[in-house]
Formats: sequence, structure tokens, C-alpha cells
Amino acid sequence: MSQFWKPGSERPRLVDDGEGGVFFYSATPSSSRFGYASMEKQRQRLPVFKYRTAILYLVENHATTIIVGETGSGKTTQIPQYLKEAGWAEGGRMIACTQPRRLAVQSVASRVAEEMGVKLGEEVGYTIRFEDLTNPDLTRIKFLTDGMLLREMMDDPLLTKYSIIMVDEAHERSVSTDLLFGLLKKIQRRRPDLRLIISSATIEAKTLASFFDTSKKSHVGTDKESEPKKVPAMLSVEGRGFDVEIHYLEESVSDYLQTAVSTVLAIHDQEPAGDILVFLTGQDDIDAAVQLLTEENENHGRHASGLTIVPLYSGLPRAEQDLVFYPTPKGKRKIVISTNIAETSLTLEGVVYVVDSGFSKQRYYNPIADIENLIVAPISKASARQRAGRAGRVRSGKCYRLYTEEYYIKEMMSEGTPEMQRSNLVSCVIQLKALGIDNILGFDWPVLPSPEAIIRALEILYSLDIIDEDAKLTSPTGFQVAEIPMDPMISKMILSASSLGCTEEIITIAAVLSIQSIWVFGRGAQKELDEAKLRFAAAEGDHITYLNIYKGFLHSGKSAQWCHKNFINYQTMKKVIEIREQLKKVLQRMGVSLKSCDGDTNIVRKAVTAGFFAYACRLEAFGPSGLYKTVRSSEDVYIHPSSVLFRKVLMFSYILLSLFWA
DNA sequence: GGCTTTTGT
Repeated sequence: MSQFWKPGSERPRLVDDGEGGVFFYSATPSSSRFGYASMEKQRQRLPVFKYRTAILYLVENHATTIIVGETGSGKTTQIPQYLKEAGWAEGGRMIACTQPRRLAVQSVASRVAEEMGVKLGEEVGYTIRFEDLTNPDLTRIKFLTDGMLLREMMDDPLLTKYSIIMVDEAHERSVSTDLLFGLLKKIQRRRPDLRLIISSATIEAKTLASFFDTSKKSHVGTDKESEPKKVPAMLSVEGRGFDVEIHYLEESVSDYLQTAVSTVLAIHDQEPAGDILVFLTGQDDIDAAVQLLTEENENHGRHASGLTIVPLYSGLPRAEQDLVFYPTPKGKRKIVISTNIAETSLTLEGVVYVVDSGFSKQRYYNPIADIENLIVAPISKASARQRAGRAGRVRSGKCYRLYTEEYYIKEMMSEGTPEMQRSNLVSCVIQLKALGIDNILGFDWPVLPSPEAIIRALEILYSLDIIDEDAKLTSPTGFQVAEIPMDPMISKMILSASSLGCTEEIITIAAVLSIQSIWVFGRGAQKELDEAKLRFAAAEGDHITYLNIYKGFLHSGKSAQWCHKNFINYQTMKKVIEIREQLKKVLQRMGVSLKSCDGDTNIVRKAVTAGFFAYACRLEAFGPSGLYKTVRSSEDVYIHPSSVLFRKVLMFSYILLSLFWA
């Protein structure tokens, strides 16, 4: 362990905006009090209130927007309860609380229902896709995903059902959260009664506060004393996590995988009991590390005996993911080697040591080529802190960063680029249009996407006949596309299918296209997987192959065993069924009849082309590794290795999808 | 020559 040193542990800091007032609150037992100070009085002795009093004072008298800078204190679940007790959920109005993940919505909702002693689904309920556990007559506090609240805005643009909207985990800056911010700011102008509460990791709080600051210099003096201010108030809650000792490398290394493995072995050798969580970038790295450690475990029993090594990434079948939660046998030490799924989505108990490679895979959108890529990139300081924090949940822990402190201080970005700036914007633009925001460039974006990305999105929507020359939604196509909960290209494909007479087939394809992958990536079973694929492969390509798989799945009686045998992810297939059912309902509501083309693949391919013609390519050279060029911009592309057409000699001169840029 | 970080309507 001599390659590491420890300059001391990190502690969360309080936020101080210097304008709308600063609130402090500490959740540590020794000082469970907080203070408030206006700018002038900051250095004076502060009045001290209870947390509840502070929240209510802010919401009722002080500001229309409150930003809670929070470091994993768990205090945010109390806010909706305080607000309800204070009468904010009366007169037919509700309190809405968003989370970026379905699982978080469910668990937070049930925790709050339990704390309030009410039955989940009555006074406290939640709404996520495919599941609505609310009662229109009884529900006062409603938890929902950020994307769900966006959908609700399409029917009720001013969100009149709600008196207060609370957005949690705002620092993650998901596309939906950012879109919500721009829209909520707009709503506030029309609804001065609406209160926003935004909960975020402290480092992001300042940025958000300035975005929501709608006070113009000239208007400052006109605010009446009694009216809540338009300058956001900030409340800072200190976390209850245990201290984490941070260790850095003395010199940077080139091979983080090998360094991660040797660090794990060193911890196991020298440190007391406690599980180890290792953050790597993806499945390849993780499988390689698992193998290296397993070999070490078997060959050098003296150093590495007693290790239970578990990989963790989202592509893993459910049963294998669950291994992570099994209690570690006595005398053994669990090593979890994970992607950043363990950074926010899953919480592992019992972790005391974290090894942070400093890298993760990140989506990167190239608007010129209209292609989303995944690249291994350095993480931000915020991510590094989040990773380190995972070691301090049960007791004080240690985090080993596989980079130098100088690199952390001088070169690491403080925050990552918001997802909005790394994504294709077609879905965003269509949602804004559906809400009547026609001037996309004039929208108050929390982060401005590149002009190229906006232009590309408009161009694609125009080519699909979803928007017209004035960039307004077309009728009925544009409005229908906005109503279908899918990527616009997929929605257009579905609508075309209704006139071609193959909706039954196309909604199956749409469902498969809108989830990650139906295949299981068995470790070391590449051959078997390829063979399984061949059983379903259609000469026409991947879309028709999906139809074959769906048929087979139904024929098996939706059997999990059948999926296992054919290297198909059972969980994913169940999701396909759910999405397909939802699409059916949406189409029926729109008056689109469901028709089957009875296996006429030409009709199906016409519908696919109607949605995805922008990705058309021309075959340039025949052969097992044919070179294609995109029709739109003549860029070189090859067939993606995951396609059933990979390495096949093709007789068509045109092909769609499953292509990747070399 | 050989792929998929992670969410979500």
C-alpha cells in the first residue's frame, strides 16, 4: 500500500449564496440546529430554528423557490410531510415529489407512507410508467418520476393540481430534470402561488439558484416585504455519512485495471474486515478484473484466499445481479466490481473500501454525424465524491483513487457535462413543441445545447413530417407522435404502420427497439450466443429477427427457461410485453386500429424505413465486411457486431440500422 | 474487425 498517501478526509461544505440568505442545518447529533442569515447579518449571531420551522418559514414567507443543498442526509423525505401538516395539500391540491428513477420513487413513497402511518396508495401514493398507485380522492402527496411529471404537463401545462413541486436529486441533471427546470421556471411566472423545492448535492446548488433567480436588478426594490421573493432561498443540510479517508496514487499509472486488481489484493492483505467496491468502466474491464482476481484467489491462496468476487453491471441477468446482495459468508470478504450502476442506482450495504478508477463510459453525441457514441472518459469531482461516499454508509471507510491528488485538484472537472448537452434532442424538442413552446432557441434552457444539436433535431423532425416549415407540429402526425411515449423515429414508424396495415408487427419491433438489448451477454459463451442468434436470424435483418423471437417467446408460454436456453434476457422480454401493451392502449385511444400483415415482411420493412430513412446507407463494397456509406453525408459505416447481419454477405444494396461509424 | 455507462415516458 506504499503507493498511496492520505491527505485527510473530505467533508461536505455549507452553501452560501450571499444574496437571498443562507440557511445552515446540521444533521449531526452534536449540533442539530441551524441558523439563517441575510447577507448583511451573515457574520452576526444567527437565530436558530428547528428544521421543520425553517422549511415552513421559507415556503410561506420567504421565497417561491427553495434550494436544499444536501449531502445524503435523508432529510428530504420529511419535507413533504411538514408541508402537508401545514396545510399545503388542502383544497384539492397535491404536493408532487419527483425522483429520476422508478425504484427511488417506490421506496421513498413507501417510506413516507410508513412514517405517516397511512396506507400506500391513499394519502401518499406514487405514479411511474405502468404503475399508478394513487387515489384521486385521497392522495395528497404524490411521488413520481421526473419524466412522468413532464408527461402530465401535456394534459395540464400549468400543473394546476399541485401547490408545491419538489424535485429531488437535481444534481444528477438528467434530461428530464433539466427540461422540467426550464418549464417550471416558466410556469412560475403564470402561477406566483406555486412553490418549488429543489434538492441537490451542495456543489450544484449555486448554479441552480442563479438559474431560478428571476429578480431583475431594477425590480429588487419593488418587492413588498410580505411577498415571497423571487430570489431563491438556500438551505444547506449536512450529511450523516461516516468519514471516508481518501488515498491518492503518488504517481499516475497507465493501466488502471491492473492497478485496481493489485489495490484490492493489498487492501485484503492489510486492512480489517469489510467489503470492497471497485468502480471500472464497463463489462469488458469488469470481466477481465474478475478473472484476474479469481486466478489470484486460486493460485496464491496465502494472499487472496477468502475472496468472494462478484461482477455488477446492468446487462447482467437479474439472478446474477442479485448475487451482489447475498450476505458474505463468515471469514470471507466480498469484492464487487461494478460500473457506475453502483454510484447512484444501487446501494450496497457493507462496503467499507472503495477503489475508484477515475473513469466511466459516457454518452457523447455528435450532431454533425447524428450519432451517439460511448467513450471512456475521466469522471468529475462530483462523481469521485459520490463514489467515495459509498464507503461511508455503515462505518468510517477508505477510498483509494487510482490517480494523483494533483490530478484531482488541478485537472478534474468539478461537475460532469449535463446529459442534455451529450444527447440527441429529437425527443426534447418534440416535448417542448407539444407544450406549445415553438421558439426552441428562445426556451430558457438550464444548459444551452449546441446550436448544431438543435438544428439537427429540427431537421430530422421536419424530414419526418412531424413539424412543418414554420417548425410547428403537423396535424395529425406531429401531435400523434408527441403523444406516443417513444423516440420520434419509432413513433413515426408506428404511425406509418397503421396506414400500411402492420401495426401488430411494428409495435413489437418498437418495443424491442426502445429497450437496451434482448440478448444476454454470457461471459465466455460468445459461440453459444451466436448460435442462438442464428436460430432466429432473418435474412431481412434485425427487425424481422425480433419478430421471430417475440413469436418464439409467446409460443413457449412466456417461459423464463426458454429465454435462458436461447440467451435471451427474460426481464427484458417481460418489459417488451409491457411496452407493447402500453402502445396498444395509446393507439386505441388515438383511434388507430391494430392490423396484422400476416408475415409479409416487405410491408414491415416499408414501415421501418418510413421512420428510419435518415439512417439509410449504400453498400460500397461487397464482401463479409462490406463497407457502407451513409446516404445523407457519405460517411463510412460498418455493420455493428451485435447485428444478425454482421459478417454476412449481403445481396441488398441498401440497408438500415445496426450500423456503426468506424 | 468483435459490441452495451445508466436512466426514462
